[in-house]
This record gives sequence, structure tokens and C-alpha cells, in this order.
Amino acid sequence: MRRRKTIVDVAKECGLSQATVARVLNGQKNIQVKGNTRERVLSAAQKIGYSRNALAASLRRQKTNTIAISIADITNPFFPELIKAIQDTMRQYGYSVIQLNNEWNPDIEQEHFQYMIQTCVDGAIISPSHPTTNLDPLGIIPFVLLTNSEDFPAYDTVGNDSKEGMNLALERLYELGHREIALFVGGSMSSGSSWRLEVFHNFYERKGLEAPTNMHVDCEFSINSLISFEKARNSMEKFLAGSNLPTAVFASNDILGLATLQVANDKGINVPDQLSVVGMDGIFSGEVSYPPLTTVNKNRAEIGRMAALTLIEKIKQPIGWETKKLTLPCNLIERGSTGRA
Amino acid sequence: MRRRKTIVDVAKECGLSQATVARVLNGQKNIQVKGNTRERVLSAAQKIGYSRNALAASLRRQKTNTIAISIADITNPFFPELIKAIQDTMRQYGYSVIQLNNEWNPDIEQEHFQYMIQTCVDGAIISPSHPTTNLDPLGIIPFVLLTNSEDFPAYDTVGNDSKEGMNLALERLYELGHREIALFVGGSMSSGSSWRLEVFHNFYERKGLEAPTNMHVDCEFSINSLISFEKARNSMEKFLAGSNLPTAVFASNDILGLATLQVANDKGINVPDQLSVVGMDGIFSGEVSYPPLTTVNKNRAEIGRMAALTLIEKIKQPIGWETKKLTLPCNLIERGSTGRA
DNA sequence: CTTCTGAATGATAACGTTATCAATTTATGC
DNA sequence: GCATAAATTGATAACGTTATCATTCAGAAG
Repeated sequence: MRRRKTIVDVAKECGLSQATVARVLNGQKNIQVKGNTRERVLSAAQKIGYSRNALAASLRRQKTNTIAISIADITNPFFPELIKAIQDTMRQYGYSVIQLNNEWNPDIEQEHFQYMIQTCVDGAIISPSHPTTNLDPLGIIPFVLLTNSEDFPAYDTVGNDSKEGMNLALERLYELGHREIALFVGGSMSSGSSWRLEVFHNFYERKGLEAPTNMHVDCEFSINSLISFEKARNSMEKFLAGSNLPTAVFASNDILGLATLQVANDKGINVPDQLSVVGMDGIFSGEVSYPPLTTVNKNRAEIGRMAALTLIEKIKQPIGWETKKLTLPCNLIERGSTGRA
Repeated sequence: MRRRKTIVDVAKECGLSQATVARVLNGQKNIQVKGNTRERVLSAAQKIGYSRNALAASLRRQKTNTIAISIADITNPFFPELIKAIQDTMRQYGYSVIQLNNEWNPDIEQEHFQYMIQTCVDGAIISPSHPTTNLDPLGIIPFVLLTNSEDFPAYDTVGNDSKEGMNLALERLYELGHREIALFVGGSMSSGSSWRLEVFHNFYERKGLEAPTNMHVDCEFSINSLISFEKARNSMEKFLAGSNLPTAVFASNDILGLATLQVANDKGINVPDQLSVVGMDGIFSGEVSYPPLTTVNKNRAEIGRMAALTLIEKIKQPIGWETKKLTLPCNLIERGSTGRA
């Protein structure tokens, strides 16, 4: 098997020292070489088919120009757009991106942290699999967290203001005349359920109304979107078969919202005439559903971009860094699933 | 800044040579060390917080245990599951995965090929952005293509039998009594449109029927799923406003199928009573639509797994390799959008 | 024609592993 | 006990870059 060409081969080919060759091939713009030599090197490199070995360079420079993203599950519709934004932004700044899925498994997540250290990534963007994720193993690797929770007060975070987003939806439903709003939450969202309930009750209190009782639908939420959807359907079916019906449903994510839509359609409940539905996240499926799903949109592209920019800043200025916490606003996208009560 | 601990530091700490330390820390199972020394090394490593530098190891071993995936766009709902399967399989065999998006841009794609060479990946799985993608720059890197087209006859490929899949759908629609089937294709799918038309006509011929005229709906297909959806809606709206209506629509992908569903719902055309719709791909949105979309499913997890396994084989046996072409069958998933004519 | 300056080039030591071979220790058989 | 073999361990040269320092060379000034 033919050995890979190195800088030394180029040097031999053009009769210059490897130092000079290196300067031409990888030096910054402000290097000093005679125009003549530059061409000699370049054509020699071209001729023998030289390609820089990034491993060697990274080892020597103690810098890989690579960052890692750690998320739970790429098949979760929430993530791809986020990842794309990170990749795009990083690319512009000369960084490559390694993306790792932990399947919500803390052990795999920890393995990935080890991997990051071993491969010497320059930084990391992490969506913690659990509120208890131990980030200490990352050591001195600069990182930014993708989370809006207060579970990680000491770290840099970029996330959405979900509470405010939820209020946006409730306020709009109120404006449309809805008073009997059901709250549909996925159970296993760790800390998720409780604050949602809180926001819900605060909202009614603010309006001087009694929060409706028996309007709280809870379903198991799995690590698999499809299974979650199935469970959500079942819960919603049971709920809508009951006696006290809401005029609107606020679902704490789009999967739950879509399940609500499907059940309503099946039961012949017209959306939005008889029932309004609002989801949360803004995933693609919500745009192609029937009717298209009104949702509290999280701007994933923006989150990704901001996380990337923050990380780059942090990489460049590792000392004297003060913790940054970015909370981006959600926005309500009104589509066909909401209307007057 | 505290320097990272190396194998030499461990050696100092435990009073053994770095060679021995290396043997314990990274040697295969069949190494020879006294049980005693092993423990000395391990506890010393533990104590000073040693972590292997993968860059140095890769450089020395000329092997990175990393492979790259090159695809067009991670936000395309077709890809995440495929990538996940590749990652899972590769993980089992000790490989890490770098995933690169080229946005359908051949220049970025070529840049990515360069990147693969520079970072010395052990192999690559590539979904070519175009039928004309130049793969020569990959040089000696072993790779497998994700494609079912005959555009790359000389390379290893893993893909679906889309023609057979399309026939599956048409046959089933025929069985359900449909004779007036519309073919809905996205225009810019390079080689896609033509063979679909061919399969369509062959099908009618086989049945001894005249292929219906004016039953061919064409729409621009963009690199962005959302824009495509919008254009698909417009095309389908125009078509369904016409005089000769089909009893069924075969859409060449799920996005087009979902657009058809939405237009039909809007027009008060009952699916499946008045119109049956079949899509292709089996993306998530098709499961949560109303009604759930019948589709020709491509088993992306299986494609990913087979591509990964094929690549691993090829990496292990670089010489004497003979081109492998895997064509996996599609399967029809019947959901609510199809019924008797 | 020197001397001096700055620009251009060259030699070489890292970076942290792994793999090879040599050196040492331990076990075995007579 | 001693020779021999086997099991451990140690020294060291790669891997292909980059960065530092030393050297050479061309040009300017005296």
C-alpha cells in the first residue's frame, strides 16, 4: 500500500527544507517567503498529491479546531435544526463538529464526555440528558449548555424562556375567549411538569378566575417520539371521552398537540371550531398536520447559533470568563388549530 | 494553565517505565504484566487523572477509529434515523462517527472529502449530493454509498429497491379497486422523475389498461422540506381543482403525500373515502398526520446498519475486496389514508 | 569593500502515543 | 547450582506536524 505523502516528501520534491514547506502550506498569511519559493512548494505539493495530516498538526498545536455536540437523540424532531445551525456557525469560524447521541442514557453520556477529552475537542455544546448530569468529568474543556432550566445555575446556558412562551399561548387563548383550557403534559419530563402546572395556575389567578379542575391530562412520555405519540393518543382519548370538555388544549409539546389533533379528528370534533389546540416547540410535523398546528415556537436555529457563538468566545478567552446565561424568547405561531371559543 | 497528564507522568508516579504503563493502559487483553504492576499503574493513572490522548495514539497507529458520514441535510426527515442506526452500529464496533452536511452543495461536499482525508478517518458512508459527485478525491479511504440509483455502478452501495416499492403501492391500490391513479412527483429529483414515470406506465401496461392521461402532477422540489411542502400544496390544489379527478394519488415521497392530504382535507374531500393517498419514505410526520399516511416505507435503520457493517468489513479487508451492492426491499405500511375505490 | 541589517531559509526539538527490540528478571529442567 | 527458556520490563525510534532558534543571503549604508 502506498504510503501517504508528507511534508518531507514535498520538501524532497522541490528541494527546500520541510520548515519552508510547512510555512507555505500551513503558515498564516503574514509569513515571509519569496514569491518564487511559494510556487515551487505549491506545485510540488500538487504534483505528488500532498494532503495535510490534521492529527499531527492538532497534536503539535494542542488544538483540534473541532467541537462536540452532545444530545439525547437525533431522531427527536427538535434537534436536527439545532444541530444544523451549530454546524453552520462553527463552519464559518473554521471549526468542525462531532455530534454524539446518548439515547438519554447517562452512562453513554459520560462515555461521550470521556471521548471528548480523549479526542481533545476544543469545546462542547451539551444538552444534558438529565438535570443531574455530572459535568465535572469535562475538566477544562470549555462548554455551553443547551437548557432553560435552573438546574445548572453555575454554568453557561443558552435556552428558551419556556414559561413566558407558555404564557403567550394561554394569553392568546384567553383573548380568543377560551376559559376552559386543558393542560396536557408528558409525565417523565423530569422537572417539566411541575413548573407548567405552576404557570397554569398563576395564569388563572392573574385573570381572577378559578383554575378549572379535572383539566389536567398527564401521560407517560417515552424516549421514543412514536411511543410517546401512542401513549398521548390514549390519554387524550380517555380524557375527551369524559364529561367535562375543554374548549382548548395547551399541550406542552408538539407531539402531544398532534396526538390531540388526531384524536379530535377521529372523534369528529372539529378543530378549531369546537376545540382549539396549541402545541409547543415548532417541529416540522406541526406544519403538515391537519389542521396545521398552532404552536409556541422555539427558534432552534437561533439557539444553535447563539450557543455556537458563545462557545467560540469562551474558547478564545478561557481566563476571566464570567458565566453567561442566554434566554431567548419564544414566539407564538398561529396556524389553523386555534380559533374563537 | 495546568498541563494535561501524560503517560510519562503516570510512569513517574508509579515508578515504572512508560512502556509498561502504555501496555497496561492501552494494551490488548493478551498482554503480559504481573497483576501487581497492573494495579500500580491503574491506581497511579487514577490518582493523577490521566486520560489517553487519542490524537497521539491515532497518529502513531495510523488509525483513528473514526468514520465520517456525508449527507445533504440533517433537517431532512429522512436522515436522522439513518444516522442514528449508523452511529449505533459503529459504536458497537468501537468506531466514532463524524457527521457532515453539505446542503446539497457540491463544493461543500468536496471540502468535506478533503476534511475526511486530513483527519484520517478510517472510512466513510456517503450519500452523494448529486449523481455526478466526484468521489476520486477520497483516494484510498474505504467508503460505502447510500444510494439506490445506478449512477454509481463501480462503487459499493446500500439502498432501497424503490421501483419495487412503487410497484407495491400501485398493486395495492389496484387491488383496492383504483384505476384512476395520479402520479405526484417532485421535479428536481434529478433522475427520479423519469424512472417513476416508466414504472407507472409499465404498471398499467402489465394490467392491460391504458395509462390515464392528465394524471401526472409535477412540482418543483426544493432543498428545503418546508418550501417543497408549500409548492406541493399549490400544485395539488391546482390539480384537484381540475375536471378529471383521480380516486388515488401516489406521491413519490411523504412530503408530497402530506401536502395532498392537507389539500384534500381543506377541500372537504374525504380521505380515504373519496381519495386514497400513498406516500413514500415512512417519515415521522406521516404517522401523526390526519389521517395517518399510508406509505412505502424505507427501512432507514436497516440501511444504516447494513451500510455500517459493510464499511467495517471493507475497512478490515482492504485488499481483494469485490464491489458489493445491497438493495433492501421496501415495505408498504397501510394506514388510514387508503381504502377501497 | 566592509559592515550591518533584515529578510528568507534551514535544523531540530517538541507534541504523546505505540511498537520494536534489547535487557532484565523469573521459572524450569537437569 | 547452572544453563536455558520464558515471562516481564525498559529504552527508544517512529508517526507528521509546528515553533523556536540558528544560519544564510541579499541589499543598504558607510
